[in-house]
Amino acid sequence: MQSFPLERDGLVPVYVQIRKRLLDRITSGDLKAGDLMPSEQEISGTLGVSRMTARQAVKSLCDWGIAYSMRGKGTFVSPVKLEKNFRQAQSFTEEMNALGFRPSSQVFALKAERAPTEVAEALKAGRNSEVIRLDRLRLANSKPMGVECAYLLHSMCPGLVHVFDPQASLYETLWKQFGLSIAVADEVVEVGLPSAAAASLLRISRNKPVFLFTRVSYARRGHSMQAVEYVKSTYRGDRYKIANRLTRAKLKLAGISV
Amino acid sequence: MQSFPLERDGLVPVYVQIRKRLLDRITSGDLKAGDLMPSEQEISGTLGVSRMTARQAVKSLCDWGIAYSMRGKGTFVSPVKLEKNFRQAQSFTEEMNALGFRPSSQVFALKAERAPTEVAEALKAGRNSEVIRLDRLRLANSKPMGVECAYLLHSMCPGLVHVFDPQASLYETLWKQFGLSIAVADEVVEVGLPSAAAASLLRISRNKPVFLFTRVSYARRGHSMQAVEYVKSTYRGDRYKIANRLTRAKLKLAGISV
DNA sequence: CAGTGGTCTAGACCACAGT
DNA sequence: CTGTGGTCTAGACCACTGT
Repeated sequence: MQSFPLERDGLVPVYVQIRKRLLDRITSGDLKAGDLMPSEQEISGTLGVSRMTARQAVKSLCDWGIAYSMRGKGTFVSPVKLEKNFRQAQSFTEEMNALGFRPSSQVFALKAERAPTEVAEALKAGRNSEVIRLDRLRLANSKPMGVECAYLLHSMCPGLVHVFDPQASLYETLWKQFGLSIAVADEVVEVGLPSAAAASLLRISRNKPVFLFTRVSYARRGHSMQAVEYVKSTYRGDRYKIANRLTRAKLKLAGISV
Repeated sequence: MQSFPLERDGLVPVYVQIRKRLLDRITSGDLKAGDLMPSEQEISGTLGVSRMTARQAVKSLCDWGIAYSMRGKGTFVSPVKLEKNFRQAQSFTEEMNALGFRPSSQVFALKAERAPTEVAEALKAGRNSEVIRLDRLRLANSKPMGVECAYLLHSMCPGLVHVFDPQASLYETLWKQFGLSIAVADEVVEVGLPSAAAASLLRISRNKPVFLFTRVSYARRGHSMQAVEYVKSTYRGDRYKIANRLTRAKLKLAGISV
């Protein structure tokens, strides 16, 4: 471990600082895949913290899949790469920026309306709930990538119609204007062929396969998790792909065997 | 909390027993989505454990997304359903069983060969590595779902060609015969049209959109994580869909801001 | 103010791996 | 045997929430 002292001013938790040093050693190449990391006792002694604090730093790296522990042997650096391409509940804007593309949008609709049945059910809202509908064509480096039709619960973001900047990130606006932070999203991915309207906007023929996404996004608001957004979108199959990291179930589900 | 005493025989960690009780209260409906869970102090006092132990039980539920904590307010049951449809690194067999379908396979090839360049690179194996190739048509309730072409590192499962039962689960065989447990898989999903061969096997026309999967699976073997399997597969778009749960990035990547 | 979770300490015993 | 991670204790101080 580096020898300069930890900051004990309480601004940054000690275990976070330790984790940062371990991460730095991994990203710098000092610690490589499969390498033995410093033991909890060693960290404890070297940095003058209790073993529980050292353990907290190491444990969180294991939780993230960056390291793994074996009783009696030690903790090792996981060989799985720390690539960022795995999809998070991030916006199109964030995703494209992360990939190095320049995102933009053309807004086709931004208006309040009654929630269609399908939308109301997905958002667990009442039958006559008001939603804000936002239809957009998404482009990366000015090339069409997909079309999205989003429905947002009006009660969660009143006035969005007036404050939304068509070129801004919707998620960023939700956060800055309404304090809504999208924490988790459930997404269903299907393949299919584009509707006539979608094909025209995407500039592809109707027999080209596309991704069809249906997504429900949830935000933490106060002390509850709230469905906020329902999106149906169509993305070009020749310009888009998905990277997933699948991990083995920890929960056997059905209640037991945890 | 239930009042009967914890078992302190060391067989099952105390915090696991506490977690089990909390989970039971959730699955039984005693604690519902959004409900306030017992506080760490309360668990500590009621069950006679230290607060750190109570915290460990609660913390792991939060790590799993089953609950979430708010400083100063308490810990609440997460409203996100505990459905199991989200994809794990599980085999076709396990996935279909989980969905209530009867899985079966037709094996078209099972033989040793030199790894094609693309395969050798993905598995980080030498240029002339020997792999076992396994081509299968996958069926659910006797209906074709997809075709898979898998390459397995021969050095990790020597003799697989002879011991593999065509109707068995490959992953189960890898575990029972070679001690290989697939822990994580990286998967890229694309859409496209089927090859002539795939279309024929799947009994669809060549202009029907399909899922194209490319997957690399890793197993823990001893103290290292090892790429074991490279799979390319084609699945019918009309019979298959993907459910993903996306969670907000914890790592900002690029090394910093953890 | 009291109650909550977030962090931290300085010990302890255990199971397990490797010598 | 030593060294490792896994668990556990009985305290402590802090920041934050709600009254």
